[in-house]
Parts: sequence; C-alpha cells; structure tokens
Amino acid sequence: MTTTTGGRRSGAETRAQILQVALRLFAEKGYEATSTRDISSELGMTKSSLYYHFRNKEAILLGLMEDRARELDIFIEWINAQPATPGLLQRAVMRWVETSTPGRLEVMRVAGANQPMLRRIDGRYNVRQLFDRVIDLLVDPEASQEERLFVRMAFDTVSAALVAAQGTGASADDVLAAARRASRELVKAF
Amino acid sequence: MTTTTGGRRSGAETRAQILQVALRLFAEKGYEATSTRDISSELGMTKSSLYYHFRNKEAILLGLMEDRARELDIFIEWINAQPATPGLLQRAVMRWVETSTPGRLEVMRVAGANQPMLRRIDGRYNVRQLFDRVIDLLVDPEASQEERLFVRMAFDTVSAALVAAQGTGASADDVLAAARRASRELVKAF
DNA sequence: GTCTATACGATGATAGAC
DNA sequence: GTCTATCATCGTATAGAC
Repeated sequence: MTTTTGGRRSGAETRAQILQVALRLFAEKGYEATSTRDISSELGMTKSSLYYHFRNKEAILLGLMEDRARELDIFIEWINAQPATPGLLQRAVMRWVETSTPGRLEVMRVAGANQPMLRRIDGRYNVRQLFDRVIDLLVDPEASQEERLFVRMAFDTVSAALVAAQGTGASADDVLAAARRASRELVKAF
Repeated sequence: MTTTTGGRRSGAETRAQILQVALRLFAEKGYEATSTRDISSELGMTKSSLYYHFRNKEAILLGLMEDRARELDIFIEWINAQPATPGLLQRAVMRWVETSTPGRLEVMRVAGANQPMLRRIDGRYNVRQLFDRVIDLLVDPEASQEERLFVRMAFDTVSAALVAAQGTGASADDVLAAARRASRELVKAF
C-alpha cells in the first residue's frame, strides 16, 4: 500500500482507486445509474480524467471483473488436475464456494445486479461462459438440461444468498454462511 | 381476447399490449437499455402515446410487478390461515415455488435482472419487503440472520434457477424443474 | 387516443491546453 | 495526468393539433 501523502498519485494507484470507487457505486446504485461524473467527483477529479485511465465506462466494469475471471481460470486448472473420482463434483462445488471471501462479495453483487449490461459487453471476461466449461468437465455429457441447471445452482449459491440478503442487514459472514450451507445441502442430491 | 381487426384498440387493451411488449424488452435488454421509443415503435405508435397510458417509464415497470405483488399478498393470507404446525415452513416453500408457472418466469427475470432500479423505485409493490413478512411469519423470531437468509434462499430458487439458465438454452420447464428440486433439497435441512 | 413538435437535462465521450 | 470546453446523442416529458 503506497501512502498518498504529498498529493502525488502513481498511474497504477489512480487506476486502483477508480476501480475501488466504481465498485462501491456500481454495487449501490447499479452500473447504469452511476455516471462517470459520480465516480470522478468522489475522487476529486473530472470525468475527462477517467478517460486517461480507462478507454470508456464499460472498461471500468470489465476491470472489476478481471480478478474474478482469473480466479475461475485457476479453478478450471484445478479441476483438470484432479483425478476423475466420483466425489469430484461435490468437492469442486465446496471448493468454489469457499473461494468467495467477504472482500469479493461486492464484485459478485455488481455482477449479479447488472446482468443485462454484462451480457451485452461479455467479451473475454465472461464468467458465465467460462462456467460452461466447468459444468462440461464435471457433469455427465448425457445429463439433462435440468440436471445441469441444478449443478449450476449448487455452484452459484453465493449470488443467490446475496440476492436474498438485499435489504436485510445481513453481514458478509451471514451471507457466506448461508451460501455454504445451501451448497452443502444441494450437493447431497448428486 | 378482443380481435384488433379494424385497427381500433380499447384503452385497456393498449395498456395490456404495452405491458406485454415492455416485459419482453425489459427481459431481453434490461430496463435501462430499453427506451420508451423501443417500446412504442414495436406497437406502431410514438413515444408520446405511451404517456397517455402510463405516467412515466417507471410506471410501466411497476405495472409489470403488480401481479406478482398481488400473488404474494394471497400467499401471505394463505399462511395466516394455516395452523402453525411444525411442517408449515416446508409446505409453504413448496407451495410458493409451485405458484411459479412458465408464463410468470419472464416477470421474475425482469425483477431479478433489474434489482438496482426496483430497489430505487420500490413503493408499494416491493416484493422484497413483502417477503420479510413471510419470513417473520414462518421463522422463529430467535433465529439467526444466517438461518433467515437460508430460508429465503429456499423460497427464491426460481430466481436462482433463472440466473443459472442464462445463456443456456434451457426451457422454462427445465428452469422450474431445477428450482423445485433445489427447494425440495434445501427444505430438508429445516 | 394518438400524433407532431419540441424543450430540457444528463450522459458518454473527444480535442486540446497546461 | 488532469483540466476546460465542447459535442452529439439520447431519454424523459409536455403542449397542443387532430
């Protein structure tokens, strides 16, 4: 962590600050309702300055999703490295859910609450499409659509818990605990 | 169903058509990305004409949510009429999930995909707040936040299944089947 | 009930000075 | 890197004719 004392900001630092503010605002108000001015003014700069660090507004959103996509890549590698034992699906689900930490919840909230936009821009960081690969690796190719959906739901309990927690004063830990419990229960049905 | 032959439309009929088109577009592109012109032009009318039928764009979205809120009201009445037996929570969850029919999925998709906007306008048709009452009625007041979240997730499997189904070619029936199965599994944990 | 015309504000984005 | 100035565009909404 670089101290900002002195008023100077390095380029990378500013970029990180923009992402941080954008994350909070996108989570609070949604992507579309957050203007570039909202973001810049919180940082004490003008809209225009944002465009030095990011090509456009979408690039900020994508910047937020990069980490998550990388995490998923690592997860896929892990799966590939596992022997194809019968219990792999269960273990994979629990492992994935456990990668969700309190600090990552806000990114997931943004992803969940702005589906239409993310679907539109998609691109290389499309967590959804990446997840198709996960399902393909873990589920019998003969399995029904319903079965595949069900498996996906088991992976996706954190998003579901986040939705359920909206409005309630539930803490990040509550959300994660509920999600893990749900995954544990769903996984029993495999 | 009134035939439109002759080119005349009754007021109520037009209103219904607007809602129908808006529902589809909101589900496809999201609320914010759908302009009033998008809606009106599909109906062969101008933006301005919409404002005769609806106060503004938000009113269209709220019009879409009314049915769902009414459904929830009825559900709450049903709960109140039940004897407080131990298995009530389980029965309530399954009953609620079963009220979701293929035709209602699109409204739920819109509700799920536009959380930020719905949170902002809220108002009297706030399904989320109404659901707080359901939880209060069914869950031990002493229960932890985590427990309450978990219960809520059991109720909310249809939304979760819809998210999971995005992109996949899953049919409405697949979505509902997966959701019901998930609720069934989650409910076992109570 | 629907149309034309229009006002208005806000937004995403760019050019160019410093 | 950040600013000022400026744009084009878009979306909501209103007024008034038919």
